[in-house]
Amino acid sequence: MEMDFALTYDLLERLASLLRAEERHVGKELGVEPVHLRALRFLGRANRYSDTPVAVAEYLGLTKGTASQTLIRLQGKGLVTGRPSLKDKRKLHLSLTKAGRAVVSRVNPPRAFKEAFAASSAPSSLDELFLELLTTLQRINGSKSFGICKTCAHFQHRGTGNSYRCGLTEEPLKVRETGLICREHLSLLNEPAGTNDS
Amino acid sequence: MEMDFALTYDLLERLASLLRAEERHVGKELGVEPVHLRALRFLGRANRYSDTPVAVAEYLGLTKGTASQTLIRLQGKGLVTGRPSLKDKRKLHLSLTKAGRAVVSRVNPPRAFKEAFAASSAPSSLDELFLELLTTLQRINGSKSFGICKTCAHFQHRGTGNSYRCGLTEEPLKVRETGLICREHLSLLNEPAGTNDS
DNA sequence: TTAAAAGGTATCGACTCGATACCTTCTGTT
DNA sequence: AACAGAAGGTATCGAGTCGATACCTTTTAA
Repeated sequence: MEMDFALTYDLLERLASLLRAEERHVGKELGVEPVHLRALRFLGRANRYSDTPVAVAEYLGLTKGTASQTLIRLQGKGLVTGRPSLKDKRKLHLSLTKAGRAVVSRVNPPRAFKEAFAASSAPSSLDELFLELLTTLQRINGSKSFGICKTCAHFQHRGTGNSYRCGLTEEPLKVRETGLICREHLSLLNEPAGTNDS
Repeated sequence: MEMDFALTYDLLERLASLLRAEERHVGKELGVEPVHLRALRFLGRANRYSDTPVAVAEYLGLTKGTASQTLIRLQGKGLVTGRPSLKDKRKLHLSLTKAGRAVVSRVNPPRAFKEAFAASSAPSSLDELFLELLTTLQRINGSKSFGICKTCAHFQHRGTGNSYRCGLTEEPLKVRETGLICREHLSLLNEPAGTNDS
């Protein structure tokens, strides 16, 4: 059967983008960079063969030079400590300090993701799960949905032909425009709550 | 039912990490940064209300200053052109140049993801699908699996008690160590092909 | 008409990241 | 046993991201 992996990839990418933003946001509060969080998370779960700079580099897809640099900074921040291996004098075994573990536990698992996951009903497909996660995460983050024009609450289809328009700007839309991403996109599914405030 | 969202989150994070690495790798070949690829991808699909620096910033989760900076660099590289809006003199409408479109089409959709998706069989659960995608992507990228110790081909369970050891290092393993990540991890599932080359 | 909001740019400093070069220590051949 | 090469780490450099801040101009709202 024909796979619509392009759609899945889009969702995955957007999800990754939100996770990145979340990392950045949480990291800023704690005064650390996104890559610091990823490294700390890894070190908290690495066994004794894998708690070294090269392993961090491999796991995060970085060169060993970059990883070394970042880890030195983490040691400077007091989040990580290193002690030389006794068996192999080249190796450095890294472990989280108390402060490091505190950072990890504040970040892991991420609050927003947990909520999003809890809010999602039982999804029957990957795309459905991604879409639900995405929508909930966006709502929590207060970020816009950036959906496709023709799936928007403002989208209007006039007559029987290809006559479309945007109800927000009151402008007509060309056919190919209806498949593009819009920053004013309003989901049909998630905001049906109406205007019933107090 | 109890959701094991922690596992799902782990898989998702690892997947995001691989996508990041892929972006970096492909970007290097083309001489652009990862964020450049994401911006180009967005601009290639943004409608006329969304082809501006602020929209890029919102979509990518950046400040408008950062986005502006990056977009200026993209203009300098000849991948993007901007023209001031006629209706609103503040706005700048961005579009991809021919070179920009060429970059996007070389990157989108990513080869590795496509292959991984095609290779995955019919999975019975979402986690299983994630795991398959992950494993295939790792194999394609030549990256290690970084699985958990007790799921490794080298893992050995001796006797009836909690007596475990690693068949690679011939060392005994404590119980809590068997749940940690190992860089020497060898998947039981994906490498059963044996030595039938030629 | 006037204040506030919105879109953009410029500049600064901290940091990532790859590349390169250079250590030391371990491993595997002869 | 000797020695070349592999492997683990660090240092340094330059390009680039990124947020923060400040500062424009133009549009919108009061």
